[in-house]
Amino acid sequence: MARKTGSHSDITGPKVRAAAQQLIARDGFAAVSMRQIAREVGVQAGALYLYTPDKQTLLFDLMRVHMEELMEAVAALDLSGPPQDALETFARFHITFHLDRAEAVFISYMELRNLTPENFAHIADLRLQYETLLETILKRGKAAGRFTVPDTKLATMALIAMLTGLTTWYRDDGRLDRAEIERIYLTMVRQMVSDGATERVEPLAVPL
Amino acid sequence: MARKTGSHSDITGPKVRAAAQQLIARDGFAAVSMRQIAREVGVQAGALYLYTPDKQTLLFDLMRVHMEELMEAVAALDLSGPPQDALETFARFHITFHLDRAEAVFISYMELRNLTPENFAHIADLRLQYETLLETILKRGKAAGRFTVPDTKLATMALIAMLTGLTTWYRDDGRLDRAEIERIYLTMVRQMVSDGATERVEPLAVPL
DNA sequence: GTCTATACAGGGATAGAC
DNA sequence: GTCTATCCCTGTATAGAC
Repeated sequence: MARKTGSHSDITGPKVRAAAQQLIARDGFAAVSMRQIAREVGVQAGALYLYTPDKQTLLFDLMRVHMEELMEAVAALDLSGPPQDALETFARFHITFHLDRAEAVFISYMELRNLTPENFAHIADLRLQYETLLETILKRGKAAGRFTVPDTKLATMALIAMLTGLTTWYRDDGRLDRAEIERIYLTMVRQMVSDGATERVEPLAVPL
Repeated sequence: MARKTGSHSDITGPKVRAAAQQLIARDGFAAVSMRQIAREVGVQAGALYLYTPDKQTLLFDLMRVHMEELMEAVAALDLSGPPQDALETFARFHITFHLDRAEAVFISYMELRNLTPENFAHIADLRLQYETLLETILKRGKAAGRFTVPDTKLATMALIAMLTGLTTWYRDDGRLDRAEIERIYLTMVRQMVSDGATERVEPLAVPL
């Protein structure tokens, strides 16, 4: 068999992460062995340790990179406009970003418990930052009397669960295409916060 | 050490399932070993095979029993009234039932991929039956002009994701107690379907 | 019904040759 | 940079004593 010579760390490294992401998303971190990942990449198991200090770091890096890309992408959005616009921008972004990265999303939600406490804390912190962006929009809309949200924190969790849940059942060959799903979800999002466009009565008086 | 004598299968069997549920909810099916479960129960690993033919069946039984209890409990509800009432009854039930069974819920959502195809099909079928109950309520409300729901199937998935998501962050010692959370979520649920009580305009014309 | 003992496969990770 | 070989542990599951 022809065996590769020379340096390939700049190629093999990404291949290792890609294979790990695919396998972990499908079978779960604990169920995937380093030998499987190596087989997928086309190297021996021992060679993986040239690209990652251990299996835990491999998982952490996948989740960290995913969250960093998420934060970078969301930071590029303009969320400074009216809260209704910001909410729509955020929701559209969330749907698109997550549907485009089904594997990474799945891992980031399912494998949190397989992180060491330190690594978990880091990912949880990034996630909280992301959620806070949405909550800030809701707070602005509530303060402006445009949204009727009993509790902005709970609404944040509810909206993210609802939007992210999409990734668990969406299929490319499903009944509705992405544009339709996006439109329908946006309608539900707006209704859930009783977007001011619906001309509702006074917000409920609920303690923060 | 005093060693138990006589028959204990009626006691040890449930203890095995309880230990398995606790450990699998915490660490994941693939990460939990039969040795761990046995240690928790207080028997040797080999003894577990008196109560389950194998590890897969242990997982499947946990999920099957959970889903069967869910279907039995939901069947006892009266969902025949006005759709607004039925939706409220269903949502309250879903929240309470799921918060009371955090471990079983977590397992039923996280470990689907660790089921054999046959076992998966069985659980998926039960879940679809449950979801259909909610969708039926939404269809009734839409037909009666009480709910503004662009798509009942998507609204079903969105509502279930939102309500079930609660279990991932709810803590007994959190900021809000269960009654408050339930009330807030019900408000959001009603708003999301634009419950007719809000006196809205015509439903959007959207293809089924 | 539970035990000890064990079979056998596979796990993560490392050492040292090439 | 990748290989083979290997260490040592743990996995599921079974056999047979008590």
